[in-house]
Amino acid sequence: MPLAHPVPDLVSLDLLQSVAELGSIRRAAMAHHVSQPAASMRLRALERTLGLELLDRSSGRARLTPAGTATVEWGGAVLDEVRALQLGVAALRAEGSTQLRLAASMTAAEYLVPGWLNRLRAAEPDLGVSLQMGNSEHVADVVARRDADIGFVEGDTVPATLDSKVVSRDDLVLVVAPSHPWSGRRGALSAAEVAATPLVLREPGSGTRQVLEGALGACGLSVTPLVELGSTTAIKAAVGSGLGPGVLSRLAIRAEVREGRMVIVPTSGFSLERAIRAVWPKAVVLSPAASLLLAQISRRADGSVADPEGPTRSSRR
Amino acid sequence: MPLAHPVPDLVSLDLLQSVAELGSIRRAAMAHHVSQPAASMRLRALERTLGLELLDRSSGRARLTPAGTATVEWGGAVLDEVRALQLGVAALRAEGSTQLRLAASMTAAEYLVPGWLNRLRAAEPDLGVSLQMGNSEHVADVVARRDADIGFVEGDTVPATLDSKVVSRDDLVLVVAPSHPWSGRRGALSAAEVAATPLVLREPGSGTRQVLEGALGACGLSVTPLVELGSTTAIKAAVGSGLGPGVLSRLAIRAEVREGRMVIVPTSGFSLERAIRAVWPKAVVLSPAASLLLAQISRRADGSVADPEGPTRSSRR
DNA sequence: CCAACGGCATAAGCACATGTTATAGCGCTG
DNA sequence: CAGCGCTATAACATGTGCTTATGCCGTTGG
Repeated sequence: MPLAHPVPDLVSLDLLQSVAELGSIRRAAMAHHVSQPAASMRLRALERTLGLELLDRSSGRARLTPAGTATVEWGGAVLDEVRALQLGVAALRAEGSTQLRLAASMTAAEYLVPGWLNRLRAAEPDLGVSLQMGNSEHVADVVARRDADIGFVEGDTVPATLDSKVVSRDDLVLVVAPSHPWSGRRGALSAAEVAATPLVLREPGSGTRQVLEGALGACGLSVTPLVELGSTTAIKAAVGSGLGPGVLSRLAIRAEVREGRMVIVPTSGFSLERAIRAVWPKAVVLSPAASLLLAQISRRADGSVADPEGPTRSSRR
Repeated sequence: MPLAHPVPDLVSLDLLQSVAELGSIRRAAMAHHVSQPAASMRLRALERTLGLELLDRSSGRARLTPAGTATVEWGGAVLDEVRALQLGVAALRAEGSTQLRLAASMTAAEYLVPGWLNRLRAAEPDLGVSLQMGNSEHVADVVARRDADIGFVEGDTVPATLDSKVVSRDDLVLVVAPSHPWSGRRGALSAAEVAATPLVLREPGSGTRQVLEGALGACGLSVTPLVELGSTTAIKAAVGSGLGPGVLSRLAIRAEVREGRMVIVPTSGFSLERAIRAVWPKAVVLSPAASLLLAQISRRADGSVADPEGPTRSSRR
């Protein structure tokens, strides 16, 4: 569903951020290479679209109001995601002649790589990165041919010519809208119940559909499609609008679940978990940039970063 | 520091989202109440600014390219944060006559409330919400006067006239830039080492400064300011640029740490942790909306939502 | 107490981005 | 092969946003 109006402007949010950092509209304007009146008008326009007084100009120097500091923080979260998008896009666009060449499966590329690049950029701001996307076989192939320095694939089968290391995990989960009766359900669903329920699914032949069919098939069951859609986003929309339960990668619904727009229904009796692995050619030293990236990704596992998002605790797998 | 160019446009990202959901540019245009050519041109402009081919129009119907699906997902994360901002702003702007009146301390309002509202809106889309911000005493006062249905405060001291429940936790942490020598440090810093180090701090008298001084004071030590800045954002900028170690609320640096732009340096020997509590008048039944919100916040603690962000595990407190 | 300075707002002019309607081309489908 | 649905292009109107120039105000230092 489309964004509600009015939509704030990214450039203005970014400008407000600079005002907060630098303490004056003038300096913020300089940092953004625009004239001071332009910055002033932009900020006034932002205040108008949000309907809030963000800045107190009464004392010569512009100071943030309480609403302004809140907006700075909320806007900061938006801008962080924009930066991740920009890094991902830049990596996708990069043609050869860069220093770190990545290859990643769709899931890893979409949900994990931008965050990794964000962290990598903190340590090596000027490192050029390129990213190639494809299915797991394609990634393994690209890495084996030395067309990428390091790759990221889903699944536990790795060609014998490649070294690998598990860097993350992903699994398919059953999700429903918060209004769905199952959203308050206590016990886990059995494989038979899942098979008997019409589900919002990807089309036959897609990776996630195959994994689901395989897991149910191992129990002698098969899936019952309610509708079949061609994209993860379409499934999110259908499930979110209450059409029915859907099956999606846990990574794909991270934000929706965190913010309560979807609810994961626990299941039992079958597992749809797969590892996400870094892969690189065996008997070849990793390039310095690739080994730095791998080290950064692995260091995250040391538990030093607590999840500050409310009292949520990660389930231990 | 300002956003890098080129900056994608939120409306275009939102439009692309609709194309992914609805399967055609035409329908996306209708969903956004603009003409089809306008949508077509917007998407072309987005492709130009990102330097990527997002849509394959060769087959009559527009279909997403691999780069397009990646952009849809990255853009979805951006739009999720925008929605949180909009909810927070709407709640700040709301004047009386709404159905749920919140009051929250700055930290809770900035970092937690928008996410809660996002979840609440999934269950009650038409609920009006207002939000009042202030320090903890002010929040307790507003709630006691029945000017808010429920409040959120930091700290463990709650007036006797109020009921309370811990809904989250926050603590101050020592952070450095990834380039700082301490970022790779193994052991924890002692209170004496922290006291001996010049730090980037808030000004004397601010809440976070007082907490830090209190904790060190209990060990017979005092802080050594390197610079004193007037806002959390200014401290983030100073620490991020490598000026020196800083002390900030863990909630405030969530995104920075997750993406590796800052590193938390472990400390030991003193604690800067405080609970974040919901508070409401004792001997008064919570309004239905308030109790729903409280239930949703509390339900998050049941562990059903695993953190899918890489192999990170939450530390258990 | 006054002068100088830094910072913000307003005004006028201009370029360009973005929207609209009308129309043509193209790929499916029956 | 004809019709339909989808998209691109064209031509035009309009408003947004930037720039430079200038005035006002609050702060600061002698």
